[in-house]
Amino acid sequence: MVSVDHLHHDDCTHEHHDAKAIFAEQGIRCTKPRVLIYEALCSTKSHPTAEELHQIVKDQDAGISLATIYNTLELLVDHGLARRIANRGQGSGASRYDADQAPHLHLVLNDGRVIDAPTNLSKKLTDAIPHEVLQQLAQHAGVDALKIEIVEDTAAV
Amino acid sequence: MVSVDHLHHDDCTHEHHDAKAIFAEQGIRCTKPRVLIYEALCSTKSHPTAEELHQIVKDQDAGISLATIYNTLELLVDHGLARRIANRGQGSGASRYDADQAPHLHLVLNDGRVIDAPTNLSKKLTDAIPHEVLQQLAQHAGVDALKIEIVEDTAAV
DNA sequence: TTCTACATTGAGAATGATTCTAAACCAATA
DNA sequence: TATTGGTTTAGAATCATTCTCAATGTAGAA
Ligand SMILES: [Mn+2]
Ligand SMILES: [Mn+2]
Ligand SMILES: [Zn+2]
Ligand SMILES: [Zn+2]
Repeated sequence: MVSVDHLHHDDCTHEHHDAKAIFAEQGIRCTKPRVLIYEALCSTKSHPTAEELHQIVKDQDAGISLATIYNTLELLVDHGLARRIANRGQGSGASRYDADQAPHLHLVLNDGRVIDAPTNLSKKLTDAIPHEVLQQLAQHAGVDALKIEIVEDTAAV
Repeated sequence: MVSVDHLHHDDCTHEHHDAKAIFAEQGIRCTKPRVLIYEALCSTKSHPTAEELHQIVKDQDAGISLATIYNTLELLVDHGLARRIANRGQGSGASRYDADQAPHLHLVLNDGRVIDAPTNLSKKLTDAIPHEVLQQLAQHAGVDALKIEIVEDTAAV
């Protein structure tokens, strides 16, 4: 197994998540910042913020800009290569990102953290949702599709 | 039926949503801005933003500050008199608020709108959720309770 | 009612996340 | 290698929200 920490260089041909091939498949250019950001996002389960990703990739390319992190994350989300999880806590907390393609639910906590729901529970909940009701609600709202999210409940009891 | 638009004055004793009594019950002071904001929020189903509420109450008290809108909304939410619905779209959209105490689900759209789910569908979905799974997930996350939200799904197909 | 102590308000500054701008740069193709 | 149009960057701009603190108002005591 190849280390995920080694430096990438122009002639590296063994992208671990095959970033180059995936980008080509999506018809988007393969640039050094994009590869670094995508691989950093793929190699963690922690749902990092843009700022956290910036800290990580700066270790490999000090000149990389925070604006590029945002640009690239938007690109990845638009191409279905990453999910964005908006903050739900107080104030304006940072969004978090996830490149994990396995279908799984997130637990969105009020302190800003986002953690993966265990696979078995994730499946139980997903299977329990009546699909036709979601369809009807989507129609009611005039949108193509709706999905369920699990967020912390801070109701005063 | 009494008009909801008349001006309130110091000796008004017939608060429509009984703001004065509700505030007393919660042990919070009854001030003019709070009454105006709470009554404005109670008399709409549109899930207004802080800015939208500001526009509304300024018609009744021109001097009211946007900071007071935010202060009061936080107070109402903390006391269970209103819900906050965080924005999920691009960028940093404004949160929306709802004082409707009837249990109902919201459809959170990516353009920032929030609409009430019809009662029957809302109930169908709520009843379908296995409560014990939510419990187990809450335990896994180390929080007291979790809840379901319905948000627009913009997955690339 | 008047007094008093302390909570609340309001104008504007500060903050934090994200987006925009425009000039320098670089990837893909021929 | 030359060309061309997409990409990157630093910093400014934007937007929602929070903070600051002096002025004001509320609730309870006297
Ligand atoms: Mn995840
Ligand atoms: Mn509602
Ligand atoms: Zn490599
Ligand atoms: Zn009245």
